[in-house]
Amino acid sequence: MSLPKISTLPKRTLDSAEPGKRVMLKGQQTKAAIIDAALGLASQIGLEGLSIGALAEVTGMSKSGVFAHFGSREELQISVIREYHDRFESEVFYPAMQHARGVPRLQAMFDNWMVQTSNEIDSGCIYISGAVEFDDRAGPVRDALASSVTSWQAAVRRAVEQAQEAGHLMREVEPLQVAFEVHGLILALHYEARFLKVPGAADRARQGFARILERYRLLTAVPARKR
Amino acid sequence: MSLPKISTLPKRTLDSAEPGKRVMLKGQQTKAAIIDAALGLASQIGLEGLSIGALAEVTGMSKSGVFAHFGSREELQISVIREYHDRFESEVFYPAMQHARGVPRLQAMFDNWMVQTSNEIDSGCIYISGAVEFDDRAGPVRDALASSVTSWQAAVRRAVEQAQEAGHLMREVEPLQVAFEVHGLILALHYEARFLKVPGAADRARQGFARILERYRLLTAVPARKR
DNA sequence: TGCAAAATAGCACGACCGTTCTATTTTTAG
DNA sequence: CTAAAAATAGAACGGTCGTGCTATTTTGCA
Repeated sequence: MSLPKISTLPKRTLDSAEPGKRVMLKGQQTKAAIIDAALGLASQIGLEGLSIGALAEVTGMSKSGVFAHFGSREELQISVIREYHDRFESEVFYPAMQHARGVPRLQAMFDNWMVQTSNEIDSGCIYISGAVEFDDRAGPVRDALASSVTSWQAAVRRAVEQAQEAGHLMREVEPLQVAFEVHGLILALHYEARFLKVPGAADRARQGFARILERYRLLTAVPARKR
Repeated sequence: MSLPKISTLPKRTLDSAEPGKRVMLKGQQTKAAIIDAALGLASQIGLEGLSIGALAEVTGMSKSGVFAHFGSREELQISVIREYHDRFESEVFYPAMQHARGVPRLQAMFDNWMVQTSNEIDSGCIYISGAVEFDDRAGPVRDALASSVTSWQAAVRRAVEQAQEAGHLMREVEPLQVAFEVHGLILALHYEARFLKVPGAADRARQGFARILERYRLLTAVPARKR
């Protein structure tokens, strides 16, 4: 519990039990299964394209059966965002926290993010598709998306700051500037690989990150590597 | 006509007259007005969200009256993409061609692109929203979008190559790598300014581009500037 | 085992969608 | 000015959508 969380999303509903619990009510099992299917569906066709009818067909349930678990389409979308947030946290954020503060941790965050994004070349990413779907639409769905993305962005900024404090990166650069440029690499990877289907985009993103590091790195106090 | 065109999109329909012509049939005038309204609408809510009913209301026409001009929703979407392509060409590409080959032209292309994208913080950009809407959906709409984007990307790559030939940029870097990183800056600007609404994103993109130039610039043979 | 509660199904509703068909109006050209 | 052609309107269609209402089935607990 002392582990830093990316952020706290708007408070969860009390009825959502811990997935680890052996004792899980039937309704919550199926709800989890629905959310899982919904995340897969939303990744491909977007949060807006996500329809309860299609979701019912995939899960083998009736429309009203699916609907009853959420009460509204918006609540379903928010549940999907929360699920993605949790997975992103456990796949990208927490593993990187195992690495030492500074450039190693920053590098690990980027590497994990790259793995995640590379997988999403096929499946799609709701942080990216959701951004264009809700960029001029106010409401709780947009808020959940934005707060989730912002929390991850803040984590990247913190990692850069720590790299500066550790003497790995120069202090002249604004941490948010680094976060911005890294974000751009990920977005370009997603755009060019998933939409344009050009090959080698992953290498371009990796190369871009390496260039950012090499540009801002402090050469002093860098432990010698065997080469 | 000797000016390089970004690309040739799939051939235009023969019935679309030159906008400059004084003699313009009534039908083509209204068609142009419809496309103009459709581009505005699609920029905000996306090409997929673009509905004929909403378009009819905006233009003060009947649904079937609007529909008759295109024959299908797909054709309407493609018309919108072509319109955006032409505008992008005349706002971003052609003006930059007025600048000398090499870094000046590359800089002009980026500057114009930044102006365009900054305007689209409010209105939205169909190159970006369209990418996530059609990234896993084959068909003529996707093809029109992709070929239009690809042609601009190729223009950026050409500008980088010319900058290398002119001795402005080092030859060690792949031109497509530069184009990739610049694309990332634009995408991050659009994401953070339009969706997250964080301030200062335009400056971050400009700073990122400056850093790319400074990293790859050849210091030899650069004409002295008064400072 | 029985009973309350939760979960799910079935059905219908109004709204909007793209598209088609037919009638009417407007424009163009001889 | 007139007749052909083009442009536009109006109504209707089948489809999908989210949602509400009412049964019916399934679950969990005393």
